[in-house]
Amino acid sequence: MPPQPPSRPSPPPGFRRAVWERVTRIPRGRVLGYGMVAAMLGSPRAARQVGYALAALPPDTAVPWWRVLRSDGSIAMQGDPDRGPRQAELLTAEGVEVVDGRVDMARWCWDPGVDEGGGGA
DNA sequence: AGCGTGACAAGGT
DNA sequence: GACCTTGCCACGC
Repeated sequence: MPPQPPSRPSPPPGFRRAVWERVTRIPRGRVLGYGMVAAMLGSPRAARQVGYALAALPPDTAVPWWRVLRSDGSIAMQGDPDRGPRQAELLTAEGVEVVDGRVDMARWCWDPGVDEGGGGA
């Protein structure tokens, strides 16, 4: 199969909606990168749109937006400054180890099929 | 129809 | 390792 043609394979009716659906599949105590979510949706370069989609989430949303971080594991501090620290607390509440506003991606990054994890330490 | 925006990513300094 | 610059793609006006 071809590696990754620049053409859109099948653009969803609403990219934001697709992001919410995908983020909701992230198991508790696990995290993903904006670029990873975008790649799952078929647009590996639309990482910004993933963040933009989460920014459009309602205050009473059921989408675990806090489980999405930057590719390097750092928490996005853009937008509302109050949401940044809040995300760190939500992650910690789920058992994710957050150090100085950062998460060990190689350790907490969710891999579908290997949702067990536990291998930490 | 086009332009600007923005919870990002990767490369270079 | 950090900080800055460029490129990206979808959405709103």
